[in-house]
Amino acid sequence: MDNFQGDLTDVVRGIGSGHVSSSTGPSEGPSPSSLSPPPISDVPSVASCQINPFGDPFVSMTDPLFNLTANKSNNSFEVFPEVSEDDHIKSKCSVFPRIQISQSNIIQDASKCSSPAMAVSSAVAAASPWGMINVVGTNSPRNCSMVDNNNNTSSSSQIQISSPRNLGIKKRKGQGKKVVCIPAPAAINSRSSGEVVPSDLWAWRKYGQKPIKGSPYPRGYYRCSSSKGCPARKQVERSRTDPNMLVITYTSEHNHPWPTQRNALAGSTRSSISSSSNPSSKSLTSIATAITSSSSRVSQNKDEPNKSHLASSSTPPSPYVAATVKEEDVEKGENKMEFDNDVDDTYRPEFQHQPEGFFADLDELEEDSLTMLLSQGFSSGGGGNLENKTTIPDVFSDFFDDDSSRSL
DNA sequence: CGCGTTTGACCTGCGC
DNA sequence: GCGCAGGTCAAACGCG
Repeated sequence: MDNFQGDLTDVVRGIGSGHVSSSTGPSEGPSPSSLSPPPISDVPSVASCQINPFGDPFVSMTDPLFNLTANKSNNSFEVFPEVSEDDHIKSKCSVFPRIQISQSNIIQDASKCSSPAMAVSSAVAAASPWGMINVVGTNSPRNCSMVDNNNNTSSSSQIQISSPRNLGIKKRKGQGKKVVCIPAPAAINSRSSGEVVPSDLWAWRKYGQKPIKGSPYPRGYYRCSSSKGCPARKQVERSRTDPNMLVITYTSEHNHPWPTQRNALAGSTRSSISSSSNPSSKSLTSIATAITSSSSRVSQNKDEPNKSHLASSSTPPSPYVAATVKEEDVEKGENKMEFDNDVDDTYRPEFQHQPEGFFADLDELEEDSLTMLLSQGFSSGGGGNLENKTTIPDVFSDFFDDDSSRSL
């Protein structure tokens, strides 16, 4: 129906396939050539766009808690926390008022660097309770172009998660929204009819799509399918002013724990990983789905029975990377969680920390998931030893398995 | 068979 | 109160 539908899906596809049309990306539009993404190796900028030498979008899933610097020369990561204090004030509701993720050569202009990983990660970040996640492309030749609430683009390496209030999106009573602006990965395959479904660890099911007045792009409506009755919803649309940007609006909170094992995946699996054996030819939408609900990828053991070390933990991967997330409701008092904002650069995640009521609180939950991921992925690398360069965390290896093998 | 997507219709909120 | 636009529902359909 809407020709633009494909845009979002394309993004996802790009993400799922781990193929990135490189820095030429979106600006070139969905060219036929994009249908056949070049091997990662043929795309010089890929590395910079997706930290992901493995061809897997999740590789980029850095943890918001850390500054994850990808050293593409040796595939190592430098992990270190970095929290800007000045942002603490901006977001009090977050456990991590602001988290800066520094990624050398990872993030580039969204319009040029269609970094699916970034999009995914960003989305995830948005869904997280973290007040802000700031991505700093230290060596990025081009800064990411972000769109604020008013669709004003700004050249900054920081991804701005804008305030829902300014988004012009109708807001229902009492509904707090989190708006995330992320760079939309280039349309790898322009044929598509799906939408971008940035990952945020949950399983989402699309329940509607509407053309938005004033915007050539439709808005997709998703609801959490991880659990029946979960009020969590999200809207995904492209920025009308900058098609390269995706605006994701999260509404309501999940009322359930992370999707665990299979039940969590209800729905998001259909296509995903199993079909990822050949992402370029199979439904990438499913991949997108997998990404969307990164959890699905984790928990879908049935799809990856042999790669369940993550799944077994029932901890969703942390595809967090870059995005500045602002919790809009802070000023309203909604979600006002009085976290200790004294998050400083000495912050260290408690890798082993797992509250009894593991899923008692979403925020807690996300935090934990992150923690868990870290515990799995980085523990071997020294865990809290952020100065140690770690090779690709084991936690990622699972992700890489599929896509990486293909991409590399 | 189960689950996700698509899509037209209907509902609701907001501005005039 | 009316109209518009956004948001949601639900049937039909496709895929694995």
